[in-house]
Amino acid sequence: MVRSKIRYELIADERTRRETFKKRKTGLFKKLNELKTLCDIEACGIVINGDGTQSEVWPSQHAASQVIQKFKNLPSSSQTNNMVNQAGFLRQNLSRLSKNLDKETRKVQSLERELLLAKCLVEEEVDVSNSNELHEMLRLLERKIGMVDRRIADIEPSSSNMVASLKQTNDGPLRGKGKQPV
Amino acid sequence: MVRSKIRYELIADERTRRETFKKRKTGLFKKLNELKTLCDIEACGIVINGDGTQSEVWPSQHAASQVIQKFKNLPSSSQTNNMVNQAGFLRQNLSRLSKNLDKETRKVQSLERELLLAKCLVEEEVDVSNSNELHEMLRLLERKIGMVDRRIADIEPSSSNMVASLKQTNDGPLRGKGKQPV
DNA sequence: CATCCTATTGTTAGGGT
DNA sequence: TACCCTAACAATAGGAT
Repeated sequence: MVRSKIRYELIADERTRRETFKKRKTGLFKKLNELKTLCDIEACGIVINGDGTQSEVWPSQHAASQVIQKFKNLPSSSQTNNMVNQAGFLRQNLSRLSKNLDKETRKVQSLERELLLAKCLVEEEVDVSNSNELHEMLRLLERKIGMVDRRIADIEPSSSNMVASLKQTNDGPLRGKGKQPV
Repeated sequence: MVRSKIRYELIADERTRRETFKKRKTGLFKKLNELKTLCDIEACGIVINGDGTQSEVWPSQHAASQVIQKFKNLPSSSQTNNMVNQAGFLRQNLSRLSKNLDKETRKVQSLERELLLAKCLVEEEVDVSNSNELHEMLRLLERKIGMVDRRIADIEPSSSNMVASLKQTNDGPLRGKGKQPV
């Protein structure tokens, strides 16, 4: 097997860890170098491992010191306004994850609703206690009715409107994604 | 079109440059973060653009200062031994490129030889002035004869060795990569 | 200007030498 | 130990919204 996904945690095996460190350190400095050239910026990076045997500074200790000094000399407003500290980085990450979670949650809810609706149509005695959920299911049902109606209209224009008598709030294009109507 | 390769040089368009800077800065800090976790090291990074409006330090200015101090306090031997300054980085890069160039050059030479040999077989009056080159072509020819011989042997074991009478130095497996023999 | 999308390029984990 | 190799994974350029 080649290249599995690795977990975001300390690499247990020391050999592997050292190898990974070396590879990724190289990759990191390469990216620093590219960033500098592509975007015409000054930058430096320092990494220190436990015993200092693999520690490195880029592009050089002296240059790094100068960059640091320069950063310190920036007006404090631009420092504090644009600074990414680790907390900020993690927060940013968290926000992204939470957004994705929301999206996925919405997908799941929608699927659950669809499933529940299907159950209602084949079984008896399915009870939906949450009234809000009931409302959502109703809307889903209306959309489906609308779709069916439009299908009928496509086939036989004269006999439209026969089915969709509940409401006509649904106006989106709803380009059929080939999903089977219930 | 989506995503072309970009040249390793200053991005001319300012808009694009700023976008790229932002994207890559994020990617860079992400990698720093991963390196820290995966390999249990201390690290910091600082980037400064011209007007300071997009400057950032990771993981925080204070932490960065500490990392820098720590690096300065390392025994000077491990500093100088392991330090990657920009020159070193470029030299490393150059060595890699030169190695790749060698490889490609060898490929090209081999293809040229193959072409020349093919020419010899269909045209007359192809003159090869370089005697070393001639020698290489002879070896190539021998290998090809060997291949043909082996093919014949595969088909009709009794009549092998008929053709390959020059030499039998060629012993490599030469797993057929489906290339057409001349 | 920020965010999403995705084809494409770039990085690298695991093996091998 | 320090490289090389390559499929699998990750970053991202350019476009759309």
